[in-house]
Amino acid sequence: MFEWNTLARQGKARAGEFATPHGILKTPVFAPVGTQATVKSLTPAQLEDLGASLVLSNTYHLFLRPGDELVAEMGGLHQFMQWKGPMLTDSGGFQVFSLSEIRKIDEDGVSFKSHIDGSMKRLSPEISMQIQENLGADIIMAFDECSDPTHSEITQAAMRRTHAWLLRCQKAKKRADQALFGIVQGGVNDQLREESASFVSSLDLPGHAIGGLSVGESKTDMYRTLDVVNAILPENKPRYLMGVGTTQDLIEGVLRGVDIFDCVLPTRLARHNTAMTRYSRLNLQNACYSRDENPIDPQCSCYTCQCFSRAYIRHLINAKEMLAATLLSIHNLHTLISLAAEMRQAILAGSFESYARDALQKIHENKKPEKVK
RNA sequence: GGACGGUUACCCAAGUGGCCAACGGGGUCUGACUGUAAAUCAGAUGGCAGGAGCCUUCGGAGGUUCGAAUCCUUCACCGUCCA
Repeated sequence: MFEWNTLARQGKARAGEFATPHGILKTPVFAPVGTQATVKSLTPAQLEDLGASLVLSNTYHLFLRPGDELVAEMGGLHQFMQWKGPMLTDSGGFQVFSLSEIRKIDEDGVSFKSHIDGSMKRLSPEISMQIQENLGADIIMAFDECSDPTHSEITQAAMRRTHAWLLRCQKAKKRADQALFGIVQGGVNDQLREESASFVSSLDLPGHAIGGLSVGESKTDMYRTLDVVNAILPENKPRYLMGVGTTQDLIEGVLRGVDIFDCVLPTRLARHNTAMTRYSRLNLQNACYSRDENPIDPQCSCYTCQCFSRAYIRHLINAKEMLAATLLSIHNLHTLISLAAEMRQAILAGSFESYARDALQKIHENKKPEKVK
């Protein structure tokens, strides 16, 4: 269990397999995010049709509601939300960052003011492990401190705390059927990243994650940091770049040896009326689509593009119909899931270098889908 | 025929002498979104410039005033009531 096999390699890019109790992850892979035990606006059947393999959920949110013990009583997260494939739960570490207004950090852990009812809640490495064991995902994440990458003193303190917490997570973890991934922090500081990657690599964990990126830093910083970290993380373990989510970042990530991605972007953009296409974005709310008979992308094979026009989707958006969110979520997730699958095929076929170069060039040109009519 | 009340920007609707190009809401348009406090948030919405600049507006016409969406006269239309 939790064996990582590299099937092919091209440059730093890899195609691999990671066995979990709920199936084999074929990488590179993009994972949709289902924070509250649901990928917003989609049913598990729709996710399956999309070819989704790994789905994320969230410790902090499920801890607050409905409660991890309730989920355990209901048979665990897989049974509860009826997702049969591999699952990953985030530890609540990102909420340390995103809910910074209503939390307080100390060496032992973090106290949050619940965003739901204002009551104080406590999260620590041990509590996060306990919650994630109750939830029962295949991959569980170490409780880390994701911090603003631009303040280097804060970043250093956060990184050191993240390391100390990782040791505690490892110690507190009891279930053997869950893989604990450690998280590399260190902001955009190369020395800190090296220190963090070395430390995390030394613990013999089944997989490694890169956190604290795509939180406002420049692309240059992000890609350089990936280079620094992946030069240290061992080749024989999966690498998970947390929270990354644009087509460009997926390609740049795979080029640098990343295997797993997750992001809220496709589903959030979908609810905010924006379609992600291979090389650009389309705001379907724009007036220019009101009489556009084309699908979002005539080249796209997703359900939405097989059936519906831009004009119809724009109508749904303007009428505030929730089907708009569903159709756009299907399309956006398809874009990233199929991109990851194509990259995998290209690596296996030995054509990834030219595939990536061509795709990045078109992204750089912001190439819109070609219309048929 | 008479008595009141009303007519404000795409729609609804505030404003009853200067702080009014005119509150607010809707609609419309545009932008943002990367381990989800996000079916959210921000901006624009008379015209032209596109920094705090100019021009044309508050049913029509005329008038009072230094100054009018706001006061007066008159016309038109709408509503309620009385004949």
